[in-house]
Amino acid sequence: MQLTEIPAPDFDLAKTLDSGQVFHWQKIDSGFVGTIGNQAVHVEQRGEMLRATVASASSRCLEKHGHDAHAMVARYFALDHPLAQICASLPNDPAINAARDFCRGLRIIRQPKWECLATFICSSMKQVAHIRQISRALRERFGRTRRIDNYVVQTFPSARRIAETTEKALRECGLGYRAKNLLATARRVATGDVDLERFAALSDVDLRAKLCELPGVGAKVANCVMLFAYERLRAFPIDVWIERVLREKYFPRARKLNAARVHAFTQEYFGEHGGYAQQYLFHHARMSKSKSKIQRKRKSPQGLPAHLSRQGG
DNA sequence: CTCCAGGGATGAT
DNA sequence: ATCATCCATGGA
Repeated sequence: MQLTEIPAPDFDLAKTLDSGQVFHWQKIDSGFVGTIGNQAVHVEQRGEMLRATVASASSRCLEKHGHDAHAMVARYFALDHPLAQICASLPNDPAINAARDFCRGLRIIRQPKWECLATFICSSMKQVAHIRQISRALRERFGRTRRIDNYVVQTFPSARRIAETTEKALRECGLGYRAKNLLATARRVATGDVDLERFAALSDVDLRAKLCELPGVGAKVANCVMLFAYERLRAFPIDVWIERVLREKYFPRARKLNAARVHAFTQEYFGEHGGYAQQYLFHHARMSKSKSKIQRKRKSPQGLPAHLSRQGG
């Protein structure tokens, strides 16, 4: 058990953990508990300081990976990212400026590769709350229990562990049709057919292509994994939220968006840290929508004005 | 109750 | 190459 204090300027822990890039951290009194790899972590932010408690199964486990608790936590939360420079490198336009201001201190963290891949395979056509629920179900059923301070957390199950389950068992975790994809991909990773660590040496284009060979992985999931687990800060995942933003803010006159054209635009316009731009636009759009669902324009049936189309009342 | 979600695979144009 | 459809689930 190690308790460390880590300087963390330009960092907002809560915003980072609630931005839809990672799904398992649990909010507790003035902090969060979760896991980094196989180690349980209790972390809380006090101003520009991070206070973290790390527990591992064996004390050698930390040294074995060449990390003490301090370095491991700092690396996970990407405290070494030059956030001021990154923000300054983003385009100067109204949408980005508003999102950047709203997301101050939000960092793109470095997640374990398999955990990130598996979680995003489960993310298709699911709301963030659902993904959190699936992640928790997989951990509770197949993960390993760890205790940290007076809390209990579960590690994310390895590919090998998932590979030896059944589609039925995965469906019982709420995965629906995604169960088959997760199982198939887990098997390919578990057998060594694909080596996610080795993928780190590939170029962006080759990495994306290799990830897209896996069942349940298309361009969007591949880009999420590249951004959140492979440190590819150019990767620009386009989901329904981002597509909405792009359509409204950057292609207001387009009839239909061509995927290849949009991809080319995002790479060139948002630049080498486009993934940060994407995450800021995503989080800002998602947060500002959930608050202002009042007075949202709704199309009324048969073209009737909204106030005349209500049934009953 | 209905709506919709950090999509992907498949088959028809 | 684009487009429509299906796939399961549960929070809002």
